[in-house]
Amino acid sequence: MAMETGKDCIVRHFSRYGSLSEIERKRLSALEESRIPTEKGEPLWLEGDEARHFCTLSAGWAYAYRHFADGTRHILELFLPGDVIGLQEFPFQRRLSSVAMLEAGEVRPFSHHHLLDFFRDSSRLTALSFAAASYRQALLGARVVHLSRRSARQRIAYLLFELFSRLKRTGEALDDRFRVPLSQQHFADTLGLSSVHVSRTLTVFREERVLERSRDWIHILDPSALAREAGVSESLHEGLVDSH
Amino acid sequence: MAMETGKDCIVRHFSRYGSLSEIERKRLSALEESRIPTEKGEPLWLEGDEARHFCTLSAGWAYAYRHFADGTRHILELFLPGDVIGLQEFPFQRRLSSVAMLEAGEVRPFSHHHLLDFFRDSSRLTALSFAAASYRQALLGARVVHLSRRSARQRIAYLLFELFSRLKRTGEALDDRFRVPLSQQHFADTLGLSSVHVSRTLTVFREERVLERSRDWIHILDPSALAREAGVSESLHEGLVDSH
DNA sequence: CGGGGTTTTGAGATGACTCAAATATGGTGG
DNA sequence: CCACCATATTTGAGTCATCTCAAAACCCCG
Repeated sequence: MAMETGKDCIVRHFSRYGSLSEIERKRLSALEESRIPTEKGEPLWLEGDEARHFCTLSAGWAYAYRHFADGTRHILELFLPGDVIGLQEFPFQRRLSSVAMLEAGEVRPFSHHHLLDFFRDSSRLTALSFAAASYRQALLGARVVHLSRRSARQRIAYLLFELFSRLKRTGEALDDRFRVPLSQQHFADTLGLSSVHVSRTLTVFREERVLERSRDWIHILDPSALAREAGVSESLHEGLVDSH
Repeated sequence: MAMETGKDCIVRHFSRYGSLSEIERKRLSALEESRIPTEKGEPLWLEGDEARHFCTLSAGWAYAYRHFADGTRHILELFLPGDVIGLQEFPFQRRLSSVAMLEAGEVRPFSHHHLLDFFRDSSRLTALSFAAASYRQALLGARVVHLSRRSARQRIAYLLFELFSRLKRTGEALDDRFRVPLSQQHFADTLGLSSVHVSRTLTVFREERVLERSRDWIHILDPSALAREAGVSESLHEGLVDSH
């Protein structure tokens, strides 16, 4: 796996939401002291742990999940390289969900404290932190909508589209192919389906020549058909104002 | 409907997330200039409108929703008296979802601009704004989990528990009865079920003497049975640190 | 009282589930 | 480089929760 662009992971993340001055860039990258390599499946923290830091994911994918008494697992969020993890838990004492790596990668932790420093002396970095959190929230809102009262076809189409859009945004999906290191069980736990049904539905998509999946790769053969199925509006990925 | 506590709606909302100094209280309530009465069903804004302000809901319930091409409506969020609406759209140019009143009420608008003022000169109010946004996000995350791969019984139990918890928090649910101005169609659109099935499920709960519903009122007869069914952890409503 | 919206009930259809077995795939050590 | 193992995916068969459509009952509001 490409250890993505050695430094300035957090600078690049924040830059998504607005431009940064040289001073602000310096300020941000000064925070990136430690880089922690992580293994596939390694948990970053568990639900209920004390929440004292957040981190950027500089390489590899991760996911936030909760386990329930009946043994089921639900995946709340998928984190892609360059994303910030745990920012939204800032006002809570404890983690609301567990987070684990989907594959080997690297994270860079930051104390929640630094966020308070931003609040105190950089309204620009504050606004961008707020924007990052709001963007994440918008993704969740879209997922609420697309999970409820939609068929398995629609849910899968939607998730693939979301991932595709996000990967394009960070330049990781070049053409219509992109890598998705999720098993069908992960899809199922993200979408609220059984893994068996995910398999069947992907097979139907393949037979219809809408998309292909081999190994960790997804190849979208008919983007417009998939978009139609997903009921997708790209609005989430546009319309971000440059935090004023 | 009781026009809730004339003033300082926003002060009370922010106080949920941490204590405020006298100066900060003054600062906040100075923002509450206009009070706009709203009618049942009245939209506050529509998806795609320009997003330039947010508001507190000083009386009445509201909901955020999206309409889809196939004619279905999905409800993303329910807003209770005292809640802030539209805060999370701060970094976006346009509304991500429509918001309308469920009943007559009153809102108090604030320009997004005021938020930037907080960022510039009050780290405390900034932290509390961030906390408010994160709390909303936590609610959404919980909803993602409880909507996917759960039975109609579990979904309905969960929603009622969420509403009950939130109303207790603001002192509007005294004993086990509380007012819920939602039709079964609203429940259905919130939970991703058909209204027919909502009706059947509520009937079963009534026969099992778990809860009763008459008119706009819910009476929880067996709270522990409902909590069990909901698979609820109250953690969301505890564990808010006093924003450091 | 009458009428529109909401809720309830019935009946039949179906999408997604579970369990179970067969097959494919990738990773590892000999 | 191959054989083997563990894991992931596919396929089959039967079941069940929830859906749709439709009609009846209910209930608030005027």
